[in-house]
Amino acid sequence: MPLRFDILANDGEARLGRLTTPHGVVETPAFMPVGTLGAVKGVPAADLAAQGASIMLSNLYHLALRPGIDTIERLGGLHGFNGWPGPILTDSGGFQVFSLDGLRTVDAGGVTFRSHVDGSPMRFTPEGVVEMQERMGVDIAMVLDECPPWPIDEAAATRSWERTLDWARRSRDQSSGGPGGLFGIVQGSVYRSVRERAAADLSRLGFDGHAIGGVSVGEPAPHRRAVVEWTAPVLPAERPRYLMGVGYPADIAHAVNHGVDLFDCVLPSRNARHGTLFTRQGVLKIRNAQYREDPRPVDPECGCPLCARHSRAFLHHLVRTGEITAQILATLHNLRYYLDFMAALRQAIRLGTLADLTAPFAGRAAGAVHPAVPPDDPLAPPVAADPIEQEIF
RNA sequence: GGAGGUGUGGCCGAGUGGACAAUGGCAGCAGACUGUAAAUCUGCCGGGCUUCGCCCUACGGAGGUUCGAAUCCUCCCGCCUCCA
Repeated sequence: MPLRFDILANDGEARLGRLTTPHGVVETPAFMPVGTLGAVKGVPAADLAAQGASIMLSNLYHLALRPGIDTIERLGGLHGFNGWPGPILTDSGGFQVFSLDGLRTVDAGGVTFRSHVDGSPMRFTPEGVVEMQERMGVDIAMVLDECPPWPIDEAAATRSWERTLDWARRSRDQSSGGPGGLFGIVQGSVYRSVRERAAADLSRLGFDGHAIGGVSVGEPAPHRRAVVEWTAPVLPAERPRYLMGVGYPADIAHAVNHGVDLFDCVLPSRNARHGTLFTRQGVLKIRNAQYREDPRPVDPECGCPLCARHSRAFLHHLVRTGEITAQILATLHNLRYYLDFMAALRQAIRLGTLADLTAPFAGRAAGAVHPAVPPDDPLAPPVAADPIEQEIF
């Protein structure tokens, strides 16, 4: 077993874990900033670490198109290429390929599609995807899965799962047993029986970790949460569980409460570039006129480079004028917010106070598409000093 | 002084008798964003109302032609270019 996963504490279904990878240790629950092309947009690797990230995510699909796996391999693997010394998880590209509507065809062997870059024909197979990720030397590789759109009927979701399961077996068999780990992915759309069966099927294959995929594809929030509640308990408790593509802090809190350990999402980084900042007082849209002369920091309790020395008014100005620094500072802030939030969750699990921390989120419940924390909400994740954090980097 | 040109909603700029409260762009006011083809996309953007519609005020100013004018005519005002 190339990846070691130790569970240090439990609080209800939630776990405090330590995932040991070839490039370092990840304290879980953890959030993985998304650096699709090898870098989190606007954020140098050193700054990513400074915000408290212990692991980042990248994407095989994009890297295979440009610059190509051969190039990355020649430049020292993904770590040598992008300069990030810590653990890296790469997504297989299943999510991307299946969003290329009209540009792809799926058969039992794999997916044939056209590159979104130059239209050239490409083909991904379960075996090829595992091999390419291993060649990049990533710490965690993801299997190629079929990510069904929403809505889809149960029969189609079942057929889709059977294909993904077959691919998962082939991926596992292809895996070289090298230093990195391989995660399988549960699908099954919003159908309980399919999800439960999928989780059980996948659990028998001996993956290093298990992901819940196929959520956040347009389904209503209650479905998304239900999928987590059905699936997580069926996945092996001794292996890390990863909820792919999720999400808002409220959704993460919910999933942590149901035993999920890993998360990734473009929201903090993309929203930052688009001017939406996450704060302990709620969501703040820095473009809004009300911040034009607001001298306060975005979040007075935040220690990021933005909040440490700049006002809302300054960031507002940088955003309005299209200054690239606005995007960088906002991204650093949102990532710090997410990473602080994860640290607070870990601390709460250790102390057995997770319910207190996440109750306000739960109250916002399933229907709450918007995670905004009301201005005087006590939920503001307490940013306690976290001794475990010191060990990460 | 003479000749020619030009004046459109906060700005730039289309429009030369009816389909015009007037294309576009910018600025402005909001919204969206969930395993990133996103420094992107969407809505609003003269005023008022009982807002899938109606009323008022509007294309430098005044007057006129016409069933009807941002569009045509007259005069006036401003600006630009060239010649003196």
